[in-house]
Amino acid sequence: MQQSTLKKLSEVLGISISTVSRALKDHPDISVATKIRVKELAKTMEYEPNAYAVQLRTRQSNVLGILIPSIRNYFYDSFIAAVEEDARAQGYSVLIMQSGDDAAIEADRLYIFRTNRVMGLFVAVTIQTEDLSPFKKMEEMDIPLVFIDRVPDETGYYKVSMADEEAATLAAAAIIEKKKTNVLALFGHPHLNLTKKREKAFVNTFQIKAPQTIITIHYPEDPITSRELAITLLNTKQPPDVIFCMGDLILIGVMKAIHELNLKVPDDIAVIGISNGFIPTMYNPVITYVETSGYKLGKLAFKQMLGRLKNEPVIENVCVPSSLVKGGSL
Amino acid sequence: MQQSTLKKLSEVLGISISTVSRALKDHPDISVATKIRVKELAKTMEYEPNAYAVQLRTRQSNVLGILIPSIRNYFYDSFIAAVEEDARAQGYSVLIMQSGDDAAIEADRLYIFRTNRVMGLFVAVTIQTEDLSPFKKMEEMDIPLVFIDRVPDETGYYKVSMADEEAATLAAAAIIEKKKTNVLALFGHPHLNLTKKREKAFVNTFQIKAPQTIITIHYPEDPITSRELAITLLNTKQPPDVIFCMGDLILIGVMKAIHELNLKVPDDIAVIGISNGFIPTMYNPVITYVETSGYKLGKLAFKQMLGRLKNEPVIENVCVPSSLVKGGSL
DNA sequence: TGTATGTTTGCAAATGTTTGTAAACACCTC
DNA sequence: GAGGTGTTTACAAACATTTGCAAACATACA
Repeated sequence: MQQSTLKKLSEVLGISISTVSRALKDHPDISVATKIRVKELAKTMEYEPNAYAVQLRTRQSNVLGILIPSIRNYFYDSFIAAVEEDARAQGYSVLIMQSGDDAAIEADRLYIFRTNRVMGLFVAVTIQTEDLSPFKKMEEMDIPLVFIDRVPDETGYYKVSMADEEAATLAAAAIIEKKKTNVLALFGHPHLNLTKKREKAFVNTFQIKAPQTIITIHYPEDPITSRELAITLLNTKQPPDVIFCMGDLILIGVMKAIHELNLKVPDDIAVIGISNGFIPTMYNPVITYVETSGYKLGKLAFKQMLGRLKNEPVIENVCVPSSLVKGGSL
Repeated sequence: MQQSTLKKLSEVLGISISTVSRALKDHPDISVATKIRVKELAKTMEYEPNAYAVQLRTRQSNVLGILIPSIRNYFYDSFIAAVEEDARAQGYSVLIMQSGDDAAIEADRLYIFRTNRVMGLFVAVTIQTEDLSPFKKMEEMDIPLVFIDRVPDETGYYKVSMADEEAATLAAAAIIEKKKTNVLALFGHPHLNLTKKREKAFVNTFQIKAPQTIITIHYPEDPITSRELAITLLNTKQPPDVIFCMGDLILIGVMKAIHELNLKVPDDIAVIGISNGFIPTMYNPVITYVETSGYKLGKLAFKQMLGRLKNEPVIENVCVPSSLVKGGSL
């Protein structure tokens, strides 16, 4: 079936293309009678505007980009869901790409975003990303950027992140309150800004409030290594009395270890994590965690983006607050 | 910064736009000397083609669409990942939309896909979807459709699904092999084709191979109801000796119930599920499950799509085989 | 010199839409 | 009836690209 176009409508009605165009968008210049005729025909002929022609003419694509390491991630998928919701409500479409945590792929994806003339871009950088010049280029081309979650250090960019220090501090405070003395703290990839911030805040809190606490730090990145690590360390003479897990994947590994060793939570070993909340509720007792919601992050990031798109003044650095959700594991 | 265009390049070099265009795509008509000059300038001026102008001219958008109920789903996110990988490798971009399991939103998204002139569309229909005319319209507009996972009954459409009957049969056979006599079978939404097929195959297998088995069927849809259901039914005088869970969410609820009741898997109660494999490995012992891989489904679906895009003969109905992955829960 | 052949390049139309400007027309006023 | 005002519509250019066709030019051959 052939697509309807303004031209075809205009030929059928015997009026000019521009009149049809204006009639369809309720331009005050067009008489009511013509508007009705045009709209009726548009309906019966199933006219649907060609987004490409529109963008070519108006230079407005109404497409926003999202560039994340991987969709297969409990955090980013709720982030995407949130952005998609709001974007759609405002008439934007969302183009999603994955960098696979590879800086080269990331740069390549930026190219695609550019040729597709996205009007704005959300980015969670890869683990490798050090050179920010590809991103600078985007800004120079007037494509507003909003970094999310994994944000770079450099100033001059707009960032929305979880309150990383706050989250780690909350977790540490909760541990201290329970008078634990031997903490096993498992963080994610040590290269990430987010990890550094959390670790620093975590350790700091102990130094201030409970300096005598023993803290052992490791950086497993998946359930497998965290499970092995937990098994080994729980089997020492002075095993930890609490394990802090920076993310869901780590938590999963730790919980497997705990089950295998037949330890009781929280009596034999206490557990606390940072999570969006889905995985912690799978366990019994429910794991106590500091909430970091990808959904809330998405909502806030979109707000920032909208501000930038409208050229309103926007604060460069904003955070989604975190809160402690008490389960029964601590 | 202003975008480079063919026109700007041509003005700098003093040659025509068409020559620049042809030079950049290595057209044999253009001399090697010119090609080099053009390509060098294109590089220094950071020329990047305008995808919208290209598509307007060529009517080729190189964008594929994915329409699923929700991204926040362990199955669909690996599906997306698989399609994205292959699509990118073939030079396609992927536009992802969510229907939120609402038929009205679904229809609206189809409209957006049309105005954005996607070249092909993957769809997992909503729970509500009954009227297929919006999809028929897509096909009439020469936008090839590939239904995935949740596929409609009607013939005349291209479908890629998990081998639903096979999966349920495998699970049933595994249960029978273990000589279980009282089965609690928990399925998902009873309206879905997929559910019907699985249930039918499941029940059939018992009727043929072990007709004396007691089978109790329920349709919880989330962890909460499945947990409650499991608690209630496990507390009866004749509790089941095995629970079959059609999906991850159901499994999660059931496992919570089992933990709360302090039952031992598999001695007190056996468990078997259908899953892509992530959730089952979180437990100890690992849950035995029939694998349904969103990833494999994505790979196969893309193959189908490519065939349709190239107008090659394509089989209307294909399935991803499933296999039993033995854990220690049965 | 004229014609044929081959290489390289430019012209112009076309894609579907938006929008500034002009035109056509009716009506009113002086 | 000339000039002004207001309403409605049409014309044409522009957006960036692709592509069929023609033009320009050189070379070779008769």
